Amino acid sequence: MSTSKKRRYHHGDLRPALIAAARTLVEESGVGAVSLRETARRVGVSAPAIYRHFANKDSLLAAVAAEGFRDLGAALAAASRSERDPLSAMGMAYVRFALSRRGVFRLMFGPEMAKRASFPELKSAADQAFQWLQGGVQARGRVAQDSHLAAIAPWALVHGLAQLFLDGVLPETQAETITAAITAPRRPAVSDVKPTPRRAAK
Amino acid sequence: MSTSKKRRYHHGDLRPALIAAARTLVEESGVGAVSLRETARRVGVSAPAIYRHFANKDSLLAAVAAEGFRDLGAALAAASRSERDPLSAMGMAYVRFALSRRGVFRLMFGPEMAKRASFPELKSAADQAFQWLQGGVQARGRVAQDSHLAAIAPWALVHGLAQLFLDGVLPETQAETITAAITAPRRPAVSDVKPTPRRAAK
DNA sequence: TGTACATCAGTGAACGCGCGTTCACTGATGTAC
DNA sequence: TGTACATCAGTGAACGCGCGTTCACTGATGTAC
Repeated sequence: MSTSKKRRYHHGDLRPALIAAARTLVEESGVGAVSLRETARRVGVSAPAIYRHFANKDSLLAAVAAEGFRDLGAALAAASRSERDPLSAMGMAYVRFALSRRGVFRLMFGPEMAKRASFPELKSAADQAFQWLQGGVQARGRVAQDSHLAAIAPWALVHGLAQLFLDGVLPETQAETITAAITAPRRPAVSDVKPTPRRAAK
Repeated sequence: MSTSKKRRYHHGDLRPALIAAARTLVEESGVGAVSLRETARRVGVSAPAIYRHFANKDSLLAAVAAEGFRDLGAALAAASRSERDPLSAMGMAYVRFALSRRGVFRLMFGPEMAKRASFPELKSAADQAFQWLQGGVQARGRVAQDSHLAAIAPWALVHGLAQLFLDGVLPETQAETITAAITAPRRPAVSDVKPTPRRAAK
């Protein structure tokens, strides 16, 4: 109990606590709603304390985004071990991640992180996530000479789907059904979308 | 010359001038940088004057986004008259639009417009743009029973591409090449991406 | 085991800022007679 | 052609707000002897 409730002058685990609080804020009300003061408030610490652990607001946000990419990578990795068809499992995992972590997903790909390159931790987490997708493309068996290029189409496809659901342009209630149909192993030509396999709500 | 330089008490064309100024701000520095005060400043008018023409900030932004959707629709319409292959021409037009109107594109699909439904003008402009894509799918000749569903895959594909270029995840310098390869008429299976048809820079 | 002291992780007050929006107002416009 | 007046599109000042960041500081921790 020594590390629990009582307010201590030294928090002891402030950095991860700040990241968690910022993540929660992002999920609750979007990146725009994140402020250092509110983040600090939630952790029960003064705002300037943040500067012991982060250079500024951007670098706190970058840490949140990097965590997101690591989680996305992990979800894709898990899906890649699917026995059926890794690539479509990964597509589904991708869309699910976006919908269950809306704010973070937007942050990860949003303009705030446009200077992605200036946060190495962020850059490498993102690259790693993409590696898994590439692996999925190869697993599907038809390997092009340039597997990097070959992986772009499926990536763009699931990324676009995720965004359109997220934006409320496509109906989120049908996310699972539509994603399943579109990422199906025998990649349907535009025309021959098969009778959609029903999927009970989880 | 009666309507030109001299500062008049009645602007005479304030509404469109405000939309244009807001659009410029969005393009220059993103949605986050738009403020009513700065918008008014640029037009040479006091901030409260805006309230003669817009209920609040959100509805000004919605007007900018709606204009964006109309422009996107027009670009798709033009592409749909392409003789070669309307659908890939539209894909290219879509990506080009996103890259040449970065800020507005983000606004159009961003969380600010999540309540898309509450701005009818916005909603209908967006729907109209989608109609053109659907038309392109049909033009490609393989018409599914459900042409709405059939149009989702190509839409998601080009939307995803656009986003990934925009976000700096894919190299924007290769946007034209990659998009051309991926939207090619004989929709390539993941594997058989053909030697990319070179396209001279416009 | 006890003490001195350097280091580190916090604090509270303050900075200067720009924001969206409301208010009571004023100047310009156009219409009725 | 001229005047009275309603309507409309602007204005300037003010509201209350929360923000990121800096500053000089203090309390806790851990190490050397």
